[in-house]
Amino acid sequence: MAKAPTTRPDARPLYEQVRLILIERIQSGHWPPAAALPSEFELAAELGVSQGTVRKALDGLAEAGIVVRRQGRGTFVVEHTPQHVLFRFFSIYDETGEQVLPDSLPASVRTAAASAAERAKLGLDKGAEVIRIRRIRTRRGAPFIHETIVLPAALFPDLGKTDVPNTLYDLFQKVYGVLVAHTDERITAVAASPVDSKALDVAAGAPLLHIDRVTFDIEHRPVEWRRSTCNLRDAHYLSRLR
Amino acid sequence: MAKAPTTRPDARPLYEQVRLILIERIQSGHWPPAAALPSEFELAAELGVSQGTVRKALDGLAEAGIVVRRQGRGTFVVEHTPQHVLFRFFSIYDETGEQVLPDSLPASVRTAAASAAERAKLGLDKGAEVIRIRRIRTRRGAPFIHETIVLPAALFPDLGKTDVPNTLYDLFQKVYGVLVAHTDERITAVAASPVDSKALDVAAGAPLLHIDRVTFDIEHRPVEWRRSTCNLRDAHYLSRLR
DNA sequence: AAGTGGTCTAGACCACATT
DNA sequence: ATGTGGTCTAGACCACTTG
Repeated sequence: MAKAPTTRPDARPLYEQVRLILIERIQSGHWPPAAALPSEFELAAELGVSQGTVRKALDGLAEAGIVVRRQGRGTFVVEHTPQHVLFRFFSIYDETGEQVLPDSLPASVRTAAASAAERAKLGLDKGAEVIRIRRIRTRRGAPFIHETIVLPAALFPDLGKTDVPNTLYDLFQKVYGVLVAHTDERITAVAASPVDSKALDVAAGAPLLHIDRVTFDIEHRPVEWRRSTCNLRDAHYLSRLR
Repeated sequence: MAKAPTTRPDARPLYEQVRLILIERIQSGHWPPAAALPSEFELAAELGVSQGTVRKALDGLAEAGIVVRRQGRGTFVVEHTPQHVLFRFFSIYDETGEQVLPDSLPASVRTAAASAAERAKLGLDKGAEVIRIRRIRTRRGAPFIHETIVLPAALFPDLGKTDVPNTLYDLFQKVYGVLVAHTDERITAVAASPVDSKALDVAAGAPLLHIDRVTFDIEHRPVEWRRSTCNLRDAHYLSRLR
């Protein structure tokens, strides 16, 4: 991590290079979920930069939700517990402003060759396989969301050999080393199809919220395509814009 | 801006105090839209803090979208041009990923005593007046969004004496000194009511996206309540979660 | 008491834009 | 050439947590 010479400076600032090194170590499992990173001074000494530069890199990782910093204790890799994942990546709230915490019914899991649409969404090559998961999520015992999840089979070998948990992203992180960092959701209103009607116990033609989500890992690779159809009833999707 | 004594430190860090001072000056019109702020060193000297502390405060304002920084030029108060406002606070995109840029038909504007719901959403006292705006927005010439906008009359005197523009927030900033900083949107799917059906030229019962939005200014005061009903057709609402 | 992150300072140099 | 923000360093002290 030598300083860039004056005549030919590195294209990227130092703290950015430090950030990439740290991401690489977290992604590779060198520091597993919930592990404490070395202190700012230790990292600075090891990488040959100042403590302030390491701090700027760590602040960036904290803002991206990859790491959490606790004064007096240290810096830790985020642990995707079910609670944390729901809190962070689930945007449905009830009338009182409380977040809705759905349960999950047993899912069906199938592996197949990726369709053209699936390859496009997930950036896969021709011939790649995907895992398709279908399940119904409930709220207060009633069907609430009906969703199809598509995963690149190469990233998640043997998924489906055990039961599919309610929250997938903690499984992704702890078993497969895939750390979810952000998602894009495309939201529309749809009329309940016969299939929706049956799955969600709602009249055909009733208005439902449809969420088409692609999820990305820490290195901006797409790792999941999820389509959810929701019978919101008295709940709503919350979006905060700054 | 004296440094805090050791025995009784200020509750807020210095850069936070600087941030509040700068927000106050922007909000008061001391630095109007698009104005250049003094340089970091000038502000530091004036406020009696180091340049690094001013920088941290300015970085915070930039992240909050209150200020934009341009290397080599300076730091400027954001200017809410129609383009900027649409880009920042309008989340509907078409199938190609392009942002939808709606037009606005002539609006109806009425002033009345605030209802209980309006007082609750806008944090108004009993007896306060509101301005209610109803309008239809179009896309490619076809009705697209049907919306009701409620504003505290005290904040926007004489609004409606002239035509209501397509994008309101630049008017808010330039005429009324109200700088919009963020919004919360509650999104649901609804069946088209007879009113929706007529306004949006769509079959009764068709699924529509309903957005219930409260908008806040720089100091977190609610300044607008807007309910929009959208016939998305081939478009979608985009939400990015980090 | 020791170790961590959080704040604050002072100063150097770089990259960029304008004059 | 000058002035701006952007990066980087070195060091001090504070606030918080744990032993």
